[in-house]
Amino acid sequence: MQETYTISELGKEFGITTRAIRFYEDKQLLSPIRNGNRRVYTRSDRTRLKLLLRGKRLGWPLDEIRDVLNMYDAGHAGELQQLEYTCQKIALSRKQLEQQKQDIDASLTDLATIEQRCRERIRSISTDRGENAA
Amino acid sequence: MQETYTISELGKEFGITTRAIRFYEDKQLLSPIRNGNRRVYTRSDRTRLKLLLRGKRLGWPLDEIRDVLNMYDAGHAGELQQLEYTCQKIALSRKQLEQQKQDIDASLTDLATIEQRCRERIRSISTDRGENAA
DNA sequence: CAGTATATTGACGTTAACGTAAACGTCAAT
DNA sequence: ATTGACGTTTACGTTAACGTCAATATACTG
Repeated sequence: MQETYTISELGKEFGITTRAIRFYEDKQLLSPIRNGNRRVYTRSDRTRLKLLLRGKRLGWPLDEIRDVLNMYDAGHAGELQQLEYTCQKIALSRKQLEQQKQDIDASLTDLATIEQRCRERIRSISTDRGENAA
Repeated sequence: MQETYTISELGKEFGITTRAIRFYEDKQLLSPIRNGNRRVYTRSDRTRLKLLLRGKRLGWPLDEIRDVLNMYDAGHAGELQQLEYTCQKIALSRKQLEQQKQDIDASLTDLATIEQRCRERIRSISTDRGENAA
C-alpha cells in the first residue's frame, strides 16, 4: 500500500479518467493536497474516491454522494445541531438503501421467472428438433 | 382495478409528469394504444411503467431499462438464438444487481458506524452540559 | 538539450432525461 | 358560444456528468 497516489494512478486503479477525478474535485467530492500544482492523493482521498464510486454504482447523483461522504467526517466533530442533522440524513439514506434493496430483490425474482421461461422454451425447441438423437 | 388509464391518471398514481410518460414512449419504453390520437394505457402498460420506475430507483439508464422490459416479452416467444441471447442478458443484469446489493450492504454497515459515532458524540455533549439535571 | 511523459487549467462539446412553453384540438358544462 | 379541463405535437431550454481538445508547465531520459 502506497502512502500517496498520482491522479493517473487512481484513474487506472479504478478504471476512470483523470478528467472524471478532476471533475469530482470541482464538485467538492475530493480535495487532494498539492505538490507545487500537482495533485497528491492520500489514502484517505483514495478511500473517498472508492466510496464515491460505490455511490455511483447505486445510481446516486454526485450531490448526494458528496453529502454522504461528508457524513463520514461530520460523525467525528461538530456541534450538537450538526450532529443531529447528520443523524437525520443518515436515516434518510438508510431508507433509500432499504428501498433499493427491495427493488433489487423484486428484480431478481422477476429475472428468475423470465429465465426459467426462457430455458423451458429453449429446451422445448431443442427437443422438438430431435437434438438428442446422436 | 381499471381496465385502462389515461396519461394523467398514471402520472398522478406514480407521481410523475405526463411529459415524462410521453418521453418514455418516445424512447420506446411504452407503446400505448390510441383512441383517436389520445393515448390509452392498458394494465400491461401500467405494469411496464411500474417496472420502469423500479429500474429508475436503481439508477439504471432508460436504455437498459428498456432492454430489461423487453426481456419480459422475449421470454415468451422468439427463436432459439433470441432466447439464448436473452438468457445471457439476464445473467448480466443479475450480476449487476448482486453488485448493487453488496454495495448497499456495505453502505448500510458504514452508515451504522457513523450513526453510532454520532449518537455517542451527542450523548457526551448533552451530559457534559448536565441536561439530566431536572 | 531535445524528446517524451505526465501534469495543469480553460473552454467548448455531448448525452441523458426530462422541463417548459407555444399553439392547437376536443369535449362537456355553463 | 365560451370557458375549462384534458389531450396532442413541436421545439427549444436545462442540468448532470463527464469527453475532448488546446495551450502550457514540469520532469525525467537518453
